Amino acid sequence: MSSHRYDPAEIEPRWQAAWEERQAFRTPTDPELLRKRPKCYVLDMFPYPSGAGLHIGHPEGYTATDVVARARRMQGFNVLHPIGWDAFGLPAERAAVRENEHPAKITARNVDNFRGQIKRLGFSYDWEREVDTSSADYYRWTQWIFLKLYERGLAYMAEVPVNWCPALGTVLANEEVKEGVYVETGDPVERRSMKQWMLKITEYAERLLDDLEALDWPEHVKEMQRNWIGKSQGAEITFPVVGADGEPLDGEPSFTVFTTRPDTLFGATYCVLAPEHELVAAITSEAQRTAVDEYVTRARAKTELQRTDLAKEKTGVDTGAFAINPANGEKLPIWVADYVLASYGTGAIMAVPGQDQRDWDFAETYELPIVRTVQPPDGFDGKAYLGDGPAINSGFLDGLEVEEAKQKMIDWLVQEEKGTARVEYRLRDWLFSRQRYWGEPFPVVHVLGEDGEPSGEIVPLSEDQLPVELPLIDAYKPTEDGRPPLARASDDWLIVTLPDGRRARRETNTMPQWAGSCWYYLRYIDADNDEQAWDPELEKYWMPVDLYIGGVEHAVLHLLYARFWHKVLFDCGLVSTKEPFQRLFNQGMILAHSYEDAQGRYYHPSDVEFGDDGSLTAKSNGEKLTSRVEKMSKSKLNVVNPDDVIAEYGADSLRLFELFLGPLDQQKPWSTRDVEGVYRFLQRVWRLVVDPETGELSGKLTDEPGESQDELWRLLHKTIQKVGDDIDSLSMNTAISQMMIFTNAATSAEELPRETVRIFLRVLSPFAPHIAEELWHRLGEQELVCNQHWPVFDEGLVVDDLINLVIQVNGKKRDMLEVPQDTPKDELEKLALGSEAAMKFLEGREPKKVIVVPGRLVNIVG
RNA sequence: GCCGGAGUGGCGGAACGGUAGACGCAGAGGACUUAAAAUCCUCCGCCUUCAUCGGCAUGUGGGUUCGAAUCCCACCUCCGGCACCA
Repeated sequence: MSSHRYDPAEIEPRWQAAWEERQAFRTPTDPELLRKRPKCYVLDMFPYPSGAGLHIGHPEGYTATDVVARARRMQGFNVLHPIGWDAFGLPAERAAVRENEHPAKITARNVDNFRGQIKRLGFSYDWEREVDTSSADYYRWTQWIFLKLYERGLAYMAEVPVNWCPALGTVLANEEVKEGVYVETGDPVERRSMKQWMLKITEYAERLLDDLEALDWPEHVKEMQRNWIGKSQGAEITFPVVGADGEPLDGEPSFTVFTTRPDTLFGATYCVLAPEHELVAAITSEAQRTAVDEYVTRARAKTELQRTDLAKEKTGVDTGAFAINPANGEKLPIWVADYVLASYGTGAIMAVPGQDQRDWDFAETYELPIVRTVQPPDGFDGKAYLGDGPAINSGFLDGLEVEEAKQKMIDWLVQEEKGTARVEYRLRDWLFSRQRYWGEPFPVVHVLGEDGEPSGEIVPLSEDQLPVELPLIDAYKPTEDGRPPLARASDDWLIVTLPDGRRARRETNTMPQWAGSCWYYLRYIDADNDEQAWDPELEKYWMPVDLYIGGVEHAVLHLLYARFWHKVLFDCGLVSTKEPFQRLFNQGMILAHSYEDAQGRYYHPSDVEFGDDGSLTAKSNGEKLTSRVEKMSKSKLNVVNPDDVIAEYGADSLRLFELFLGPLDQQKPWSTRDVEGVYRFLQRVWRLVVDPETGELSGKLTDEPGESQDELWRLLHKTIQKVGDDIDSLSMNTAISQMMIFTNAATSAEELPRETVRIFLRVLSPFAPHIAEELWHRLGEQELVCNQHWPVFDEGLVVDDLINLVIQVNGKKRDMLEVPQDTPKDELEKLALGSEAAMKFLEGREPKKVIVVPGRLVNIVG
């Protein structure tokens, strides 16, 4: 075997060292240079450094951003392309409990591992700007931002119903809970009332919704955020409560409902209060008291899961009290039912079975009256009718269409002072505290009273007291009496004396993991600044982020939280843009084949025998196997480690294959053996320059100008154009395919001008930077290829002189002629009509019509 | 149930309304080699044919158009999100 073949293991570490030594990817800081050139901020969603290390999905997005960053540098931009670590988080804390080691140590170990893996891929990050959300240098500023929120009244403590996860011993945000379980681990969550920190994200609901409009984000992500914010427009209507006798109750109680269909008020036949509604106890009649109490108690005991899952069958109890329908004065029974949520709207509804399927179901079960107030179309055989139509049975609304009727009813309610227009959001305030150790301590203290107990007064620390560092504690778990781990700290840390001499106790909750990632993109701008979180001038220069790539799993959580903080910072005058991330792109998940036998046991791919007939057998025990494409997971034995791929094929091949697999935004199955294809491509590129027998430059290389090989020269210019365009649209798979086409042509050329190769290596270098550097160097260049200018293509060379003219008869291809690209229309028509191969399909008929598309085809209709 | 997205060879996937299947994997045949690896060349949607010619093909059924994978309507399947939000 020749020793001069393409050997990534030898060249890749060498060039990675060279880049580092020459500081090739340092972000420019010279003010003159910043002023002179345009900027491009290319950002990856930074990883949580888990103990498992990088898997094959991580480098997909990282490679795409790296291609963009490298290309933009070559195109004359100042590029900011940083990386860091979302380093606070539960897994490290759990490992700490298990191994009784400080989570900082575990995290540092994991970060080292991640950094090593990432560096082996040759990404052009500016490592001087690495951030770590768990370092005090960083979280000092997270705490500082919290103080800004607090100053503006956007952070408050409240006794609220929270999602408590017993398995984790902490509360969770709404966004972290789905179908009654924690989305990350599947541990069940229950409702509890606890005093917790909340952030008033609801105050920003409207802006978070409106400002989505101008963002260059995938439509479905915007849609998910819109759904999450869940704006509904409607009305608030007040219903007075009366007893069974129709007389007002003591204190003349009333309640308010929220509805999106005020037009259906005449169709309200009963009302429902949520079991938690404060009025329930007060209005329940003596006769119904036992039943109602029992129902309320049972509803409270249900978990969220039970409430949502089991409640498909609607249940409820009559309170014995009545409400007066403000539209027509009718007496409506008031029920308690848990299909009405305390957490949405006012916790009370007017039930309109005629136009709401849930109310219809409930009315059927309990034999409550049903009145239609919108005329369904002829032939409508459903139950509740939700569509448009003229109002009926609705007094002064009769005949109006839904939209008009809504407006007229609202006008009427306002005039009568019985209600008002109202906008409601599904979005709730953000539950911002966790009972964990490994997170940012809150920069606030609770003042202690004479008795040594908290008086309820909260005092924020001043900026010069930051950071509040995490104390060392004896164990990273809650105290015996259920207080958060930080309550284990000694009084040295826990007890503070305020400037006025009063004593206070530190907050022992910590912030959720989302806190650090809410602003890391700002810290990268000025990562070493220990005077301020970032320099305002630099912020003005670099923001907003021009391209942000990450997984779609953050569509709501991280991206909504970060937008919220950014808007607060904007209102504080601390950032210059309304939105942080101008262009967002979600890479699709990379899936992998898993192999399973009839008993459901999984087998490692290396244990699978692939039969020629497509059969799959386990080598170890001969079991017949079936294959499925699934999310990579340890338990399915289908995780692919990038280190293994690099060891076999090199980082350049891994980078290329990550992108060649298919469109960046789609889910794709990984197949390590297919890496072979891009590896062969790189070997061909290698042989364009290096003679594998001797290690000398290839004998085909000439010093003739590129134009001397006309065909290849044109193909090169097309390649420059195509690759450039594809990088802009993130169509990396077709960019690579174009480079393969070029390489195949260059391989079969008799002579290869050096000029042509030099230009091609520049185009290749963002994708496969190591081999590009090596070959560039071997061609005698001293500079780094990654610092070269991106080549400019010649407009005149990307259009062929001769084109294949397709001749169709009745839309079917019948012949093809080679004609000059600029042949005039009437000439093309004449040529087509002269084609015997085509004309015979007319079978003697006269052409009725001839359509000529210059440069493409002629269609003869006959 | 509601809201998105997607259905193209054995596989991953290409295709401004204009030659469907680029590029790659797998497969078949051949060259080089003592042999293998590597490399190079040829073939590779289905049907028909010795071969051409041809016919059929982009989930299904309609429609618009000179021309539809692409646009419109209905349906089927898969994936994702939300889900008693009044």
